[in-house]
Amino acid sequence: MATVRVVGTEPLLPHWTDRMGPESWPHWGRLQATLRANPRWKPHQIESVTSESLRVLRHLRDPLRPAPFQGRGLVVGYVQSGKTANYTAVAARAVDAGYRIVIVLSGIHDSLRTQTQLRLERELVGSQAGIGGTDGPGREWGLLTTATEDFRECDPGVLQSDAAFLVVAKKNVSVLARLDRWLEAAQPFLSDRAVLLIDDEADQASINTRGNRASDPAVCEDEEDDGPPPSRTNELIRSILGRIPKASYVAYTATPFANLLVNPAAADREVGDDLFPRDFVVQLPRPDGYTGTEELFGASAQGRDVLRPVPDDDVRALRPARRRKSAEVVLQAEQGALPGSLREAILAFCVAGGVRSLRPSLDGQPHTMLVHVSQRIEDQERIADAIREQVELWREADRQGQRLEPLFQEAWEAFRASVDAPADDAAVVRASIAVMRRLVILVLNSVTGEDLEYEEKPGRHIVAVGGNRLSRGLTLEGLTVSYFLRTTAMCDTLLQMARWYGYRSGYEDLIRIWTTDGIARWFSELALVEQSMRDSIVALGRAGRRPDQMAIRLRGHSSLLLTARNKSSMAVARQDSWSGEHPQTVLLPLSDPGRLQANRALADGFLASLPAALPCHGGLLLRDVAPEAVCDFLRAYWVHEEVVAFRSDLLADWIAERAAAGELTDWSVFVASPGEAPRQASIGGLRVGLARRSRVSSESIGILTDPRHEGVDLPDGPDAYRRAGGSYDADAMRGARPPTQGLLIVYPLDPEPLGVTSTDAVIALALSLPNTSDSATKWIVNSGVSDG
DNA sequence: AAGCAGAAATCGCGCAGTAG
DNA sequence: CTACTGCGCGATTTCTGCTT
Repeated sequence: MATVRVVGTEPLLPHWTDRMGPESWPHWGRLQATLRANPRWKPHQIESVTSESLRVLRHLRDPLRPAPFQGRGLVVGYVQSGKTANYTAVAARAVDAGYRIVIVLSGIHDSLRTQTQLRLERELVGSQAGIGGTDGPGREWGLLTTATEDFRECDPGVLQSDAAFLVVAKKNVSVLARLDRWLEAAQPFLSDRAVLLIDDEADQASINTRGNRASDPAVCEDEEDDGPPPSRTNELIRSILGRIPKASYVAYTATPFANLLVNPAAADREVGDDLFPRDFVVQLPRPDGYTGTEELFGASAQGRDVLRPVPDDDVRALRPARRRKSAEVVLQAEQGALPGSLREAILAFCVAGGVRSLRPSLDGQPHTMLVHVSQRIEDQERIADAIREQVELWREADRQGQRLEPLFQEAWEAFRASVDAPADDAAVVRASIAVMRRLVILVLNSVTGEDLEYEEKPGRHIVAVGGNRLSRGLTLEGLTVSYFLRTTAMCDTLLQMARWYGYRSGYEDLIRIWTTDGIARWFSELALVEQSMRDSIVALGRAGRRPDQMAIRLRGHSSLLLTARNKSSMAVARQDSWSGEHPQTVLLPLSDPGRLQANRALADGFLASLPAALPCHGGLLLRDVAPEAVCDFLRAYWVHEEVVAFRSDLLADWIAERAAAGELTDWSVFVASPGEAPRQASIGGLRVGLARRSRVSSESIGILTDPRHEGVDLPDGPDAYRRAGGSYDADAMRGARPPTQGLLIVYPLDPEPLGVTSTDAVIALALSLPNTSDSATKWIVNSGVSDG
């Protein structure tokens, strides 16, 4: 088992960045001025970039120290949350501080590299390009790549110049190999020149998916114990870093799971240490206007049904199970009949387009629907043809003067729940039909090579049918409706989830996702685990600890994500601390009346045994509960069989262990009871209102907890922990929680929106847990890659 | 049932051929 | 001589089918 006990933390030293005075940031000052001149940058955003880039810089090593160093770090952002802005600022500050070469690895696609190059030339380099002239403050820049050309070898002698050098390279084997050779040739000039290597999209291609050659060649002369070499891209990055005496490597990503599960001890004979971020992990703040789990599935979604089910029959119709044997038969049988759910989704897309066109801020902006059913090109063509046929049918009817209004009226009625209607129904329906007339259907894959052309042809309503090219490379602008049927790979689901998030200002209420029950079921749990991981990175930063000294909580991912990603080579040991977390039941045994009734009866007995209840904050608070009572309750509670985020037996064991150590000894139980609830129930002699949560799949709900409830037992109540905007900051509440004090929140849910008839209240649970002393003692390790 | 090998999909590089 | 284009190849990842 990989359990490590930390004996102590290093004392905080004064930071080397303290030597930087306000006058010593010429490059950063210029970049900041550029941002201020751009009206798209609001003052508080510039403020955020300023402080966050300094925060990252402080984690880098001092470039002026003579001793060699190899820094490794990770910066975690949200999708489209200004990661590029952050590393541009970090690069500017790093050059000011004395770094001499900045290498940016910008993903694996050429289009992204060009984009990044242009942006860095504009913002970072400005007018100081070219080696020579010494005008202006600070150093000028030497560019080793251009917008049209990736890195090519040149005379390493240019490094003798006093300029700062910029390389924007793609993570491609031949490009990186050239860079590697060039750095080898440049060896004599590198000894005193510190290099900052920024690895954008670090979860792609940079991860070692193969192995490491044993560190001591003498031990294994024969090929037996010698592992396979690392995957090529990973090997080259490590080789490049190895050639640089003073190197800081910073990985940027929005989905850092694989990066954090790299074995910190992994090393290879030829290219040395793997890329585990052993020095720091930084979580960038969540940008405002960002649409995430809470907005789409939590309390602020206000009963909108974002996830729509796709029946199994439709899945079968769209994905022929057999390829070789009966491909022709399937083609014959499937004459253009569009499954009902896909038809519905396209109508919904037209309606969403209609609503958008009636909102002045969105009219004329690009609008996209994503259809991802199969990665096989022929399937994509077939589905696109079927969609075209259906749309053509509507258009023909339209031309012949048939009334399409009832059809679109129906679609609008199914869509309109808690959508801010911009006009009366008839106008929305008319606008929707107008969108249908202009619908563009594109197939995006390597064969068709079609492009979305947002720049050239603005204001289109695009139905994009595609495979991998859609789920990875391309940015979909104005994405509202998705039709997504990838049933197997969970990490794809997570990547996909990331595309529904991001800036959706002005139309976050129009987002709808058609998907299978299977995907929807895992969806909210994945979202919780992701949030838990971000929380723990923030906690790690606050505690001033290094990544390998503290648990990065990835419970659940081990089974959900990584097994799917690389089954054989990544075995993961689990850690068992819930310190500072807020586990909750989002997957409920809704199809098992026996369990629901047992939980109902259990809650009855439990609450009746507790001391008097005090009404407050939208519920009833029961104080002074013994930890044993909570443990017994949790052990007797029936969870859904497939649950990973709320394992009640493990939680009970952990609480008992903490209680024995003098923590988590003082419990409160809070029963949520919204005053405005349409229905009530009597549980344990308490009259409570039933909270309403909608289903996202047959057995799971979106987000259970109301952030406000996590602070009901704190001295000042939840109202002391509100953000500027008025929302409740549940993280702050958990942070303020004394280590002795735990909170169990019982949510009696209204069975009606859950489609349950076997009981009068579905009992769901959540816990709010303080930071406990064991949070640093156990950690996850990926033990598969090198020390097998 | 689990694990492994091979196929398929996708994308970019590099080379060779061709047109101007 | 230079620029464009088509084609083959390698890298990476996921899915499928076969074997044990």
